[in-house]
Amino acid sequence: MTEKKIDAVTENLSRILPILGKIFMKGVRAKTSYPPHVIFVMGALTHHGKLTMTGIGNHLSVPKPQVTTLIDRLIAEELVERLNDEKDRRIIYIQLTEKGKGRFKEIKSLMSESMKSALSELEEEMLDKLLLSSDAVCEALILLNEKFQQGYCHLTNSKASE
Amino acid sequence: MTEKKIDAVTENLSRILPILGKIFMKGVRAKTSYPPHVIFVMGALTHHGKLTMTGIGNHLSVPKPQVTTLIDRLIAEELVERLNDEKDRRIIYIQLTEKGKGRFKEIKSLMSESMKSALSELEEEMLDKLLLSSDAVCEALILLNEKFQQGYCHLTNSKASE
DNA sequence: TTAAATTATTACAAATATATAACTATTTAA
DNA sequence: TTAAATAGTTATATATTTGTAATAATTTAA
Repeated sequence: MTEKKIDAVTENLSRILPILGKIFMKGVRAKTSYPPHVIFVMGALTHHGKLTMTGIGNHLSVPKPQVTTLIDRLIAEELVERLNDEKDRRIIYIQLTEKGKGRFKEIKSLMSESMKSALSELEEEMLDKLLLSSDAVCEALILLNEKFQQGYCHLTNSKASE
Repeated sequence: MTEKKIDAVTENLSRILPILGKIFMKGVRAKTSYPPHVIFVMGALTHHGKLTMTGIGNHLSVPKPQVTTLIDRLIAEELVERLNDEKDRRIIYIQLTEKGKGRFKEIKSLMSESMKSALSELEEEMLDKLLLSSDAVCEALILLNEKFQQGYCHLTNSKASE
């Protein structure tokens, strides 16, 4: 029984993913020059305040060397900054600068615009339904993501947690 | 009012996307050697039966030359086949072979397994809620995607539809 | 205090994705 | 029938992402 539900959820989520990816990436590519991961890092930092390099890698499932690359780019544009941990000097926290927060807001509103043209064609009832359901999916996935925080599998450098 | 709803939906969807991407791509990468687009093409073909090259590009928002590359790969593995249109000899339909259908089923069950380990930690109630809500989101996005079928923006070769 | 583990970086190589331009074959329309 | 438009391909350059290995600095544990 639970088995079947899981299959059904998988089916739904696997249909949602490419469509969502398409809609967003299209908006992002059309209106900014940032690659997806850069946007996602900024999103993660917005929600978590600050994250370690390893934490960012875990959140996005990106190998650590790639995290360094992404952050280097964001640093160069002064969108994030590094903070040292007082207790453990190996750890570096990353957080958005004011400029970064502003930029991310802009990006989000660009995406909203991009969505608007599509969503505005939905009937009000459908939009309401989508709001409620996307809310529920979002909540469940965030919960899931926490349970699923297993680092990045293929990477020797950041082994699968435990 | 509708404005605010759209912002909220955008916010939700933009949080859903990276988490979903992470969970899926992790499962896919860990268990198959197919890149995301290959999986998505197979998914689109599963749902639509057959699609033209241009249609595939539109569905996934991938430039045409990249569609050719993806299909070449799938052809080489005998997972899809080309069909000529009788009426218009420029058009080539792509559809899954039996082998391709079988392979995609395998992939989906691998993804289900990957999801299972995560989902099984959710409480039954949460799972039910996720099933219903993912269903609704899926339905809305599919509808949205049809309205949003505007080809691939940055490409001169496959201009913005109409 | 030495060995092991952890955090982040550097350095590559390879795979995948994006962006353009030019081209063939075919159909549509003036 | 010629010109314009469409479907798909080829070719090429660049950007992004992934996969490994090795390294330095620091902390933890034996």
